[in-house]
Amino acid sequence: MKSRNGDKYHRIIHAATKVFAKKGFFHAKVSDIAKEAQVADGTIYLYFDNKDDILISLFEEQMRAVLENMINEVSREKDAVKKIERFALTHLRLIELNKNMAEIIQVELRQSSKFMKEYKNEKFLQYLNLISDVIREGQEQGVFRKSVIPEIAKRAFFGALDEMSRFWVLSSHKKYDIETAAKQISEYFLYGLIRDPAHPTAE
Amino acid sequence: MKSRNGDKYHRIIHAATKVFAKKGFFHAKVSDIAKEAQVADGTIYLYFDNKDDILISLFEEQMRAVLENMINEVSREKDAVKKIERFALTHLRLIELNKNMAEIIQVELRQSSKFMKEYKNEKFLQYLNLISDVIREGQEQGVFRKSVIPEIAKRAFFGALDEMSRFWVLSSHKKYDIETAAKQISEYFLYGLIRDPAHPTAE
Amino acid sequence: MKSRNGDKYHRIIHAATKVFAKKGFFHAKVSDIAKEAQVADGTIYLYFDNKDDILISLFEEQMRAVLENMINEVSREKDAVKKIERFALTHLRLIELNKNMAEIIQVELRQSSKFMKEYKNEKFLQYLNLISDVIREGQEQGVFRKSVIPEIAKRAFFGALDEMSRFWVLSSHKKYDIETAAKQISEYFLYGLIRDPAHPTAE
Amino acid sequence: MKSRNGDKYHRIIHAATKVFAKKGFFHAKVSDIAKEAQVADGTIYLYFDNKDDILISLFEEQMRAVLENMINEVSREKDAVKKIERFALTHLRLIELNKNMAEIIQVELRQSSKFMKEYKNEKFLQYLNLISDVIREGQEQGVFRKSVIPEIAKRAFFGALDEMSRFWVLSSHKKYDIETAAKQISEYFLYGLIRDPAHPTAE
DNA sequence: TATGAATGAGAATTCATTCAT
DNA sequence: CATGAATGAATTCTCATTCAT
Repeated sequence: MKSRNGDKYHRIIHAATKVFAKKGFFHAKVSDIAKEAQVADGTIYLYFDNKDDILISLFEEQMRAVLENMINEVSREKDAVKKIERFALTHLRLIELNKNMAEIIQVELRQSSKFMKEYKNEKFLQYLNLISDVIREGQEQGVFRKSVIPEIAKRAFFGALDEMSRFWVLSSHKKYDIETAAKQISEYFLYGLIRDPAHPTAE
Repeated sequence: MKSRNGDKYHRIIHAATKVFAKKGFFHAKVSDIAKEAQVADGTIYLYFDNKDDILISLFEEQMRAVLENMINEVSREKDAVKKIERFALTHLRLIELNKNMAEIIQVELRQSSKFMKEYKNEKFLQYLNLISDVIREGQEQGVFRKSVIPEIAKRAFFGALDEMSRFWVLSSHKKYDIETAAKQISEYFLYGLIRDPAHPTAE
Repeated sequence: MKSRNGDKYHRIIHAATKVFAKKGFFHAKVSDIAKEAQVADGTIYLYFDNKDDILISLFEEQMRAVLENMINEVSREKDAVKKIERFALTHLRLIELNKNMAEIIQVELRQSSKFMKEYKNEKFLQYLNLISDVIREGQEQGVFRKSVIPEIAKRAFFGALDEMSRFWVLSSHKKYDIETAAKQISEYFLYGLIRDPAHPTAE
Repeated sequence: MKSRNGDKYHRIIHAATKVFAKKGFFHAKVSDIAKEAQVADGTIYLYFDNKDDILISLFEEQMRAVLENMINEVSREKDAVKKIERFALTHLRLIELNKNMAEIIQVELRQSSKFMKEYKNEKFLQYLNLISDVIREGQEQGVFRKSVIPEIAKRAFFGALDEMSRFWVLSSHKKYDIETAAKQISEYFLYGLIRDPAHPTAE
């Protein structure tokens, strides 16, 4: 990414978000983005090195905001259990709020070695680590089982939310509202599926 | 897809799996696949309609086998709890067994509206429904909480496994073995994270 | 350069010679060459790596023939003096015969570091060395002055011929015929400009 | 060319000389020249019509000075023989003095019909004619052979010097110094290569 | 069936030039 | 006069697909 003063930078980012979400990264033409942003094709290259750079910048830009917001939200709760619930709700609300962005992250950033292998996704890892931090916190507080491996649990929890939101993003009709989905998913993780207060879990 | 007798069809599918996993669908050239399969470029088009068709066929072919196998595995258990555990273990073992395939499913099929929106992924839905079936079964047996919404839970559970396997596929070193990961993930779903037998879950 | 079987390779070389001579390398479009050669644009790239490669291949191809021919011609003469005359005549005749090629060599290959600095022009150096070899030969036979430095003289002689042919190639009307020009130039080098009653030049 | 008062004009010419020599005309960007001259891109267009005009102006500017200087130098000698020697020496010294300029003339002005065909190179022709004038003078004085055709000889002599300087400009190490080269080349033209005891060349 | 040379539509990127400030 | 952000025309090269053999 080259320069970012002026509103052109954000106009292009915004246009790209729209176009990538609609056509996918590979089928999106740089000229589509230019048209959407109402700038000349060449102008794109004053703000970005190349097409890849647009996607990466767009992602970084968004993750910065998302991460900051999530840190904020989670820190408002003291209780580890509440934090988990807050995470789920915030995550899904965000998806709801910014479908295009969500679709791109869901779909494009998963894709092609280019982005998942070569591109070191720092911010995403930090996002995931918010979860494992909470879990560890809960374990220290004696609320969560010690046998839980935070590094696995963070992925499981994120994956559950993520798959749910993929379903949302990609299907047009939503059977369940966000609150329901968020509540369900955090409940699964917190209390499990089993209806037995005296369940046989060994610690 | 046109014809599939002869071993050429499978040779091409196999070659494509390798090439797609390595380069990604978009960066993979039809001629790469042809070379890998040791057939002429044109020969590909005797067995497949176009490049997209190779990916779809490859996916269908694989999902058929995977689904069949999973049905088998799950049906070997009577207990809903055991079935969930079996699902997790089988799913992750499969990933382990066929990394290339897993990577393609993880990465390429998520990609581009082309495949997730327009391509009706029947087999995948059936695969997901194996989970909701088990959950409903468990609810009827009185083992699982009635408040669980199977349609949400199936996605949450699958998402958890899927994210775990993405991690596996895309990172080179594995900290945890399959059995551990499968056990952890099914435990989260079955018993939750909370360490309190007398937990306040309202049904 | 990739492959050269079939006549397409030479058809493209020939077309490129025409187009480069007319428009110059930089102003020539690959599609111009394709049209001239009556092949598709993409076909060019089955035979050449890129536009530069066309120019280089064209040059190598030609120099090979030219060098071979000159070696032949020069070796037909025993006398160093005659050899010099033969060189001049052969060189200018060649230019006359293949104007387009000559113009490209004159103009394009002189150009841009790309070709004069990075491209090691082996064949051209061998061509020049034919001259210094003859001069050394003449010196050993006692015909040429020992004070002549063959490495300078070869360039001077070639430069003289080259400038003459540049004039020919680039101007449309020729005042002097080849034989005259060749004779003049070799005379300058052999006998000098000075009118010396004692030397065998007929006035 | 538009305006030329102020030092900007010459700053740009100077910068262009540097940039063209380094990258070649086609690979040189107008913005490179602007940066080198420490002016804005747009400023270039206050002094020059377009990129071509920079090259042409640069050439004219230089040729004016070179021609003037050469007229001066040559006129200092009375003897036609001395004049030829003086021309060679002055020419090569100039090249040495201004390598960048020389490289551009050598390389860029030879290039592309654009400049050698369409651009009427008045000054260059005048430069060449200095040589033929001297030759005619020598012939009238009875020093040079009458059979020499001045129009051919001028090109031959210039070509010899030019090829020598090309070699200098494009190769990094110089085996021979200017004085040697100039002396050699004028000797070839004045006395020829042939060792004739009857002519006044000391061996 | 199988081949692979040929096709040509398509897209990213560059950069000379303009013009509002 | 000077600026430099913006423009958009222009061009190379790629690669899925075809089809004559």
